[in-house]
Amino acid sequence: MPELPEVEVILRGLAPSLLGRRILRLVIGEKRLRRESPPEELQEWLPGRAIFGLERRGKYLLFRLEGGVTLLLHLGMTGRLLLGSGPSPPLPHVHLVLEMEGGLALAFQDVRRFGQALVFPPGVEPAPLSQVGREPFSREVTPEWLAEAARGRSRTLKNFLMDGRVLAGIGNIYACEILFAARLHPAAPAGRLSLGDWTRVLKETRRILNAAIAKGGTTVSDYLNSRGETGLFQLELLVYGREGEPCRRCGQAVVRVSQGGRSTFFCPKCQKER
DNA sequence: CACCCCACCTGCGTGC
DNA sequence: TGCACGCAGGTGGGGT
Repeated sequence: MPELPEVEVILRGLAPSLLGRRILRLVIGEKRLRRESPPEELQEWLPGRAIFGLERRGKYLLFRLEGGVTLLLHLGMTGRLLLGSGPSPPLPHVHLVLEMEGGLALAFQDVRRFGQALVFPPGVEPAPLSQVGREPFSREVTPEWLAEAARGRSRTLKNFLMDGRVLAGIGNIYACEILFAARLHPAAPAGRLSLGDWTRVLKETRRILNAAIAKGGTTVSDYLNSRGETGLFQLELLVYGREGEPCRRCGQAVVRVSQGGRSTFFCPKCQKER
């Protein structure tokens, strides 16, 4: 589910409630997530510690805890982080509940269990972060850097955009939207774009991610923010999920193709292969 | 190394 | 109604 904008919206929703607050107790569900620290480790390192920092790296959320402990969460496809106060009816598919000071509770719910919950003791660098690429909003990301990263690559542009080891946080929905906005064909070889192409890609990437954050993210089926609300950016999608519907720019039917096992939506008239 | 494909899960919509 | 199938915001490991 969540790509960079959704994780960012969740982070901003959690921060006012969680920062400075102490974890009192941890409840762990029956089934494991795809990647999850052993229950003993979670119980050893989380309860009793206050949360003093919340950060996002790509689609990862980092909880910085007292004493240099880091809790790393990834929401996979269907993960949600829901804030609740007081006793509430137990939700299905909840894998972790952080019971906080003041009767607040944070539940990690994940139907498909592709999510991750990993704890790292003081001094241990969270390993998954070493694979995370640059942040799209970083000044280190320029059209020149993108062109260099793509140089000699035969893989498709859409595949390249979704590679979190290059640019972090762009998933299937936003990759489709960015390429439509930049008027580039998703199957174009990444290594063949001009500097002008990369300039448009970067500009549209930042514009669309910012717009999606401002709209509270995109809900196509599962995504909810930390208060249990849907996003609104799905109302602004121009190609994703619109197979057979008229392109909002030229009227041509939007096409769906499969790239690397994922659906790609694009307008064959606006996004010419060159 | 670059690239491709599949595995990992559950639920939902569609068509027979 | 039941069932089989395809599909879903992601990542990572194995093969070529």
